[in-house]
Amino acid sequence: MLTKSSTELVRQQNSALVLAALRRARNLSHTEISAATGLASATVSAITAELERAGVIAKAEQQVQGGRGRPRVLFTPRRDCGYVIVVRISSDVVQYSLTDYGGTLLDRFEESRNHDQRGTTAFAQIFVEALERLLQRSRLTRDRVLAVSISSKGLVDVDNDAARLLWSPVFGSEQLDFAALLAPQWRAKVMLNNETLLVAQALAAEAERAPAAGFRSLAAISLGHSIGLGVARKGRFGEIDVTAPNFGHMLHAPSAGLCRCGAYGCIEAAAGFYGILRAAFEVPPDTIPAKFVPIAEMDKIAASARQGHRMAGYAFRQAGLALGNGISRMLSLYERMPIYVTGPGTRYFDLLHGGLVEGVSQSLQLRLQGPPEISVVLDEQRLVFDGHLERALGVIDSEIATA
Amino acid sequence: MLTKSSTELVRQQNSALVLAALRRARNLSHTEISAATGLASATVSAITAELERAGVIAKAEQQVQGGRGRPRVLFTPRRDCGYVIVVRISSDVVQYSLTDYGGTLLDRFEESRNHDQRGTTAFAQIFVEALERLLQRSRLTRDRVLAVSISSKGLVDVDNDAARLLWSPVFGSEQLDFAALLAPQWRAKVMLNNETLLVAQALAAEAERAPAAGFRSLAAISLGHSIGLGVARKGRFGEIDVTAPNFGHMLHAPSAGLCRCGAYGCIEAAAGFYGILRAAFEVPPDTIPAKFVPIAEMDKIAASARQGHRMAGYAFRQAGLALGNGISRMLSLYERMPIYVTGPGTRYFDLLHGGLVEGVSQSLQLRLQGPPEISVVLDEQRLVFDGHLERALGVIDSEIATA
DNA sequence: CTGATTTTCTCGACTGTCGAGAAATAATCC
DNA sequence: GGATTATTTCTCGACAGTCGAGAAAATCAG
Repeated sequence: MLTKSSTELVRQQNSALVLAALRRARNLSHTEISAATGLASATVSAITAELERAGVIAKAEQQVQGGRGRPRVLFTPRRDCGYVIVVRISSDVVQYSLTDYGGTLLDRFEESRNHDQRGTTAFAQIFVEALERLLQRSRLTRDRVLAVSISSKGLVDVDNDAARLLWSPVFGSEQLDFAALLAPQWRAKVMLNNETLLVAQALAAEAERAPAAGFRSLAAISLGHSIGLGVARKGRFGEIDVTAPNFGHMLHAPSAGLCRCGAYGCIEAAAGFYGILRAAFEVPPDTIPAKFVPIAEMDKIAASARQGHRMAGYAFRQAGLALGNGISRMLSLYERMPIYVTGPGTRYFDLLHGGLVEGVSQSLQLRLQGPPEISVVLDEQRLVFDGHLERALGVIDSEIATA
Repeated sequence: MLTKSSTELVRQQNSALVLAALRRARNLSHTEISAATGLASATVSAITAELERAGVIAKAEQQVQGGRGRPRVLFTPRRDCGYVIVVRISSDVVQYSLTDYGGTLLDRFEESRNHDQRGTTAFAQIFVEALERLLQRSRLTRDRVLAVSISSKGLVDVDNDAARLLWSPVFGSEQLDFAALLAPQWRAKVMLNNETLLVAQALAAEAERAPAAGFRSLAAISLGHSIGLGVARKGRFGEIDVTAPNFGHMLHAPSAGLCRCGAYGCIEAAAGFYGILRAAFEVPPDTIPAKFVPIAEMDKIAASARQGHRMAGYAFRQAGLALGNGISRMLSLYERMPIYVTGPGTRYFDLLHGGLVEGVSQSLQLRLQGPPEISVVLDEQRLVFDGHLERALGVIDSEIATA
């Protein structure tokens, strides 16, 4: 059963509510907060006074004029109340960003990953140094950073307070515990999330904000060297619940061949870039797949497929089929929901589409409820970043409210 | 974001907490309640006084003697505070049970389902009449029944307040809305759940009660004419979250043949009784499957398989493989969790086991974390019934606390 | 009968929300 | 220009809930 409740918890929850509303809208007046949260005016007064005293929010100096009566005073989160570091780890480059509590970007740089220099210990050192550099460039101290939000493709420990990378295309099954790495020096909360999970988070937050009909659930699929899936669903208490199932390495069919994870028949082995390449060139399916396929190479295969080359077209069709079957299976286990496709692989969506539709239309559920809407979403990197901020700032909000 | 909180909500939550603790332990004293819930003694006094005034709990007359100081007074839920009707719909029989608020069985009868008389309207009438009969036999009025909990195999509307059967092996895709059926006459809350979901619920509740290491998640699989799956997972707030994914009709492989749902390649088409029978007798896989396979028939096939008959053994092995692959896929999307196998099909578990293990060991996740524990649980019917009570009484508890 | 012991009950303090009305303040009207 | 009006913010008292401490109750031991 649940845990006991108390009056302090009530205040915590309502403070977090005010804070979230405030950050969503950038600035709100007393009455607007009351309307947005449903709290009584007196309660809003109490909460804003407390937050102001704590230095988390401030009255905006620039007032809105025009009204008739007493002018509204706008509250706004104090940007300098804390900072967030966002780290996006991809196979070829690592991007470090610094934002303030308002979510505006202050600094950003990238470091290309040296491909021969694998190994987590080497990376850990580079990682920590890069964070320090980010601080120095903006003249910040470590304790001003409230959250470090990291993303990578791969499997992440689902435990809430852990930040362990269990398996990733970058480091394989060499595990990496970011929380432990930063624990002694940093007070910041360290978060690690799957990249496509963040895409789903960003899309869900967007859908929530839209005034249209209520958001229920959605899935984001990222196509590239590997295949990622993020599922966002509205929980029982109205909160958005996001997970990153291990979709790319879900079993598709043994015929899909050897996957770089070492298993046979993963979805990725058919629908990942190397899988498509292998099928197009009729390389035996048990060949150890290429570690990295340049996008130019993929473009060439796609071009020849569009010109009618049989095996190239077949390769994309098989990839689409693998994705479609996987989506069908995924929807059997969850419920019908719209699918958003992102990632570099979307440029071949025309070639994948046929197989995808065929693969999806093979289950009871989908025949009962109709096929899911599938749409392409560009700009994956922005979505990942938005997802980072959405999560990190949300966590900071509730931490502030708890304090 | 979440909704606003208030002091009344605090009381509701804590009342529900006390009520749940009280029903779990049958009876508890003031101090025991305080210890179990973590609430202060004074708070327990306030809540128990309120619940006693409302007639929901009472002081047990029979006191425990022996101690030195002031004797404890035991509180206990009042059995006559309300009643629950449990209806288990299976393909050949419908079982109606009446229990009191304490969960003790008061009355039970079964009605065999006439197989030629299909159709939901006819069934709806029989159903309503059976409920009335249950009332008359115990001399109860309709408004004394606080919950009607119904179970069936098949797909159920996930919406919280609905009780619509979307698809079932019994009625096909002819839908049946039990909530609407009883709405005008009954004040009771009408609940409809998938049968295997209730098994998972019961097993999870059992695991929670066990003093051993903390329960996280589990899955229950029911083997029979159709294949059911229930997944129970501990949510973010400590509550048990149960779902009934559409496992039986998840895509396995096209080779599995025609399923009775009309699609090709469902898990059930390979692992359901009719699928096994079809494979054993080498009937073409696109044959419309038998509506009902007598268990004696299955026993015969199993016997010949155990004696070394090739096709019979192959049929069970293929069934195991389909189950194993399905479990592997399911675990890719959730996380590693123990699997409990129930249902009449467990008597062939020895024959299924080989294929099952092979089918399960085909994914990255399972190679990383090791194969899941798979155990057979007998007594499915008792578990279903326990799951019914667990859910129904829980809902009643929170409804009482809300009032 | 008295004291020890254990449990239950009660009281006052504290925290939180809410509604109503007072105070503040700018635009508008005459 | 001064009174009025409209609007927003602030403040006060009422009410609901939890908690800790200590009083009251009830039983047993000697």
